[in-house]
Amino acid sequence: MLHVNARQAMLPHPVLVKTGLKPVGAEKPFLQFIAPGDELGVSATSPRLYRVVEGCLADCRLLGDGRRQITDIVGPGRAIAQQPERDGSCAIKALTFTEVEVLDPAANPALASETAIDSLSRLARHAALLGRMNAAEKVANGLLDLAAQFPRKLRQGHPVLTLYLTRSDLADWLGLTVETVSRTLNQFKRAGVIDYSHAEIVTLSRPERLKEIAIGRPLAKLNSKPKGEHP
Amino acid sequence: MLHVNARQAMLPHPVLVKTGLKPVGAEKPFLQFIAPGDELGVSATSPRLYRVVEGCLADCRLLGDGRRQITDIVGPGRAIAQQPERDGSCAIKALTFTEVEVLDPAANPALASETAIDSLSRLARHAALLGRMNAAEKVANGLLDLAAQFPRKLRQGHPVLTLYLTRSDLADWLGLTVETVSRTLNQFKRAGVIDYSHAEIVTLSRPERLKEIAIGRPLAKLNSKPKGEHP
DNA sequence: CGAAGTTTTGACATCGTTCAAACAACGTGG
DNA sequence: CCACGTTGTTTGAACGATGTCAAAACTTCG
Repeated sequence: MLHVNARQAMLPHPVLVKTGLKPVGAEKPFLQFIAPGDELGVSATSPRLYRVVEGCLADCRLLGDGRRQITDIVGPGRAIAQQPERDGSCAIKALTFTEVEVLDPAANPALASETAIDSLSRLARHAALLGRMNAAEKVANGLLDLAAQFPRKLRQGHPVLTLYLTRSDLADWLGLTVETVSRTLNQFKRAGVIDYSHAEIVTLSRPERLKEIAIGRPLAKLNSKPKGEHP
Repeated sequence: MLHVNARQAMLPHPVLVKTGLKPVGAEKPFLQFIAPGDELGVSATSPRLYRVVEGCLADCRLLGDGRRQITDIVGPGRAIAQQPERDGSCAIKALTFTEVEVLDPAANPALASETAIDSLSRLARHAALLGRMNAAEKVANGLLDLAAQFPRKLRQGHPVLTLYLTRSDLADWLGLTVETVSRTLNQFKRAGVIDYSHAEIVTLSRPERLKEIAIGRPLAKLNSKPKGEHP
């Protein structure tokens, strides 16, 4: 049985560029491919604007000692600005083979400002997640975000997503540890809220339930009774 | 003994506008005063840009149930953009009597984009704080940030800051509870790192030590020996 | 003085981390 | 093809930092 690892697969399915943001301006779009683990434009002299065509980028921030915080996950159609950080190094890392359009912010002021607004709004939301949510809410919100950014074909009417993030990436994004992420995902799986056999392809079996968890309704204790869960 | 509460005092000391950002553009600067607790421009039809002249603003985000996350604290000289949020209501609240310049982003594109960059950079930093730091690190970083934004006259050579935030505000900013904030501050105080008699005026007695705590060097257990602390 | 709000403190519970180990998937080289 | 190393995932047990609950102490103000 041939199983293609989604994280490593080169352009797993035909490219369909989603134009969630404004179309590119005058100068010719410069396409670039990045391999998983590679960092983007470390040596860029001028600020750059990247728009993801296919794949997945992570906006990372390192914290002196090894600690890492991923501040955003960027999927196809979304753009991200490379800002030269004053203190506390930061980087944009590819989590899979990724294709990006490299743009000049100066030549695309509208896209640049739209990207800034979008990043700001998402980041503020994420700050609320990091500061005020428990593990289950964090993971639920994370999954819903990723399901919107990395959708696959429905499976039996249920949304499916490609999980380009490892448990470790998820942990660094959601402010948790790998263990807690793994435990929470398996808890969801046991409760029938999500499903997965390969760690990188997740089905949202009960998206409504996931949304409830995301806004704070706790997942009822399910170790008490093995039945009475599914409708 | 006449004690003026710093949080309630109307313009406690002579205004000295710090122009950390670009000077205002063409159209006449429109000044506005806000009382503590008041929200800013809830009914604004168009996006607005506010530059703090004097006082303190908090960028808040509400979370369905009562939970609140303050994503940024804005002091004199800094600007903040009012963005109409899609989901999850947000607001800009004054934490003391505050004077702001009300500006039109369209008329001040440079200031607007500079503000966006600044907010983004601070927020990303704050996300790392929320997601990856323990209580002591959070409080230390918070204090250092506030000391830079709300400096008072040195006291015996030590930096002093006006703490416009209540313990509850600090908790909502740093992703903690009031109790933990209070405990941590008193822990710092007992260790001689900071000092305060009134809850709103804090002296950084040992700023270098505070910086070390801020980057992760833990505050040594000090309940073991009451002496041997200071050099 | 008494009321209301804020801060501090204590006792206790708990969620998430830490530490450790087993397991699974994958690539490599024999 | 299999043994092996590496990396990622899962699981268990124990601990501890932080949250929760409750109440006292303090500040401000009527």
